[in-house]
Amino acid sequence: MRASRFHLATLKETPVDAEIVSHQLMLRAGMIRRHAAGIYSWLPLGLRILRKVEQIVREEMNRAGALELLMPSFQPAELWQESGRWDQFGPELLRLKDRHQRDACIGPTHEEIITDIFRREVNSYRQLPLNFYQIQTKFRDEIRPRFGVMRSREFIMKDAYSFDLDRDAMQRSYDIMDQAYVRIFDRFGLDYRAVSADSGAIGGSTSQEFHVLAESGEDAIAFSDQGDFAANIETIEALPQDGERAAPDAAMQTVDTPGMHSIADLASGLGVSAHQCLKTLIAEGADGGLVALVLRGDHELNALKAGHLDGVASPLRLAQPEQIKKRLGSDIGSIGPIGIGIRTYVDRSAARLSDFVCGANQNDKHHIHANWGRDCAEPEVADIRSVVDGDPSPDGRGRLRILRGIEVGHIFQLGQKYSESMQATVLDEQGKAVVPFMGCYGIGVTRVVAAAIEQNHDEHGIIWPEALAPFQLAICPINYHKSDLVRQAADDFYDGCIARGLDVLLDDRPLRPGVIFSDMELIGVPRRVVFSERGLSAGQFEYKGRRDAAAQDLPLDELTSFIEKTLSSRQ
RNA sequence: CGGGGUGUAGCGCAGCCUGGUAGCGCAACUGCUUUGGGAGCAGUGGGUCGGGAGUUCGAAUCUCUCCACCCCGACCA
Repeated sequence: MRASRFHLATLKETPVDAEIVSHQLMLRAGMIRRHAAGIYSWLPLGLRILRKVEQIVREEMNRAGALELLMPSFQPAELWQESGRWDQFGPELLRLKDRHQRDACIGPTHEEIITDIFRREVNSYRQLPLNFYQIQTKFRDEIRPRFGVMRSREFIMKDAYSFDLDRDAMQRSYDIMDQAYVRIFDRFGLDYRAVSADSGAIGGSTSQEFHVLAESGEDAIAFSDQGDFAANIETIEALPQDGERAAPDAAMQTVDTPGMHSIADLASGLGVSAHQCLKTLIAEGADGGLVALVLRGDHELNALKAGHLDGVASPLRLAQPEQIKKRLGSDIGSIGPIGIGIRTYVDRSAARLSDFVCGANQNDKHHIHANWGRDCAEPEVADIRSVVDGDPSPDGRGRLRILRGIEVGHIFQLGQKYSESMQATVLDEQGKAVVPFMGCYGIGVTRVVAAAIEQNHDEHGIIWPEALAPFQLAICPINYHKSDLVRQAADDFYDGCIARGLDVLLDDRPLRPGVIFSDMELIGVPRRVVFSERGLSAGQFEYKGRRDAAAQDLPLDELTSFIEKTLSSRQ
């Protein structure tokens, strides 16, 4: 590709609305452009990268025996009514009516459609196992789209669906996908982790997420520093501590704590440490009432675990301050478990405290030296906190370390949820109709592109991993438009690269070298070759890898062999 | 949906308080010079000032209203 004929649309200034690096760089490099909240076009440069991602996914899915098909975005409401999700899905499902007033939606996912295909196409156990996949546009009407294509409303996803006769066979299909995902993420060249996860709204049991590691990741994931344990932090059990609760050593007192509303205020105001204080959160109950959730001051509530408790609204919703004031008579910041008068769950770590500090359920008052079993009843204990760095690993091996990740893939065992509700069956060996077991497997294709940038960039721009780079090599002639010598050398080399099937970008624009270098670095081409009059007359060319600190001058007669070597030795 | 904010040239912004010829930088276009790290000079084009209504002799500016977008929160892949 010649840059003069490619739509290189780089921006010098950072668009003010872009919050995170990947979004800023994708706009600056001219990969994407926004039309509305969460709605983007992919310009030619961005599409090249998207296609690389898709191609790797496609090759590995095919290798794993999955079959590509393509399903519609526009989906009739009947199928969603059959599965029950027409009512279950919230406003995230974009619903519309066609000219005949028939209800429909723009697909946020495709379980209904694939199950409809399956029940019409497949009749016999002999046709199983089966795995269909597509790479297609999804639409989810997010409450708040943000971070560019990281959380957009319209996005591209690879979704695959497996069908098996029984649970064991489903497990085998799932394992095959697990392996395929490992190959896919290895080939992307990204630093990633597979972790066990919650299956969320899609349903099903066993599930695993694939996260690209990045500081800016929205998810926290934890690993054992000794064993193989790895999981999304929201699913991890915080193990009970060994040993007994210490005996009380003083009588409870009530003290004035004016203006101390946060745990930090309280700890510094009373001269105690945060872990000696109780944090009491109020959630909405399943029956419309309120439930108290008590944690140690230095711990965070795990909303997923708390939402599973008996009597707590699921998904978890924290109560509004007015609601709390009305029911409990005091403001957030002075609430505590003693005499609270609503159902109360106490986290394991909080239940082990003695002589703790807690709100007195009167504004600006707290208890000190409070103790379970003496100043109030023994607590109802539950595991409701998020694990923290250094907690013991739930598999009993080592301690947990916590990293941040961007979820780019998720594989689930769905079981019979959809096949059952939509009455998809096949005949088994005995001629009996059986309900097949399904799995579903997603990769956020557009999100992979953004995640790759989050993980690989510097102050000059994007640094593409080899497999995703829009071009393998940038040819940067200096004064291409002025110097016959330079133009000749650049053209010859470019033609040779094209003939060898390399994907190269020749920057033949009549620009100053600084502009060319900056653009090539911004768009993240992994390596560049520079031709100049000075170098050519000395029989040299210049080479620099995108991550190299400095360029090197090399003999011209080694040009082809050198490039071949760097292309094949790269990782 | 709740809270906060912003809409002026492709991008980044000033002007608004105190009503009176719509400006600056970058980008684009033309010419000359320059040419190994986002050049210089000269010139040119580009605006429903988010939309509508109102007040006024006169509205980017004041008032009302609608819309869009951004940030924080709950939600989610």
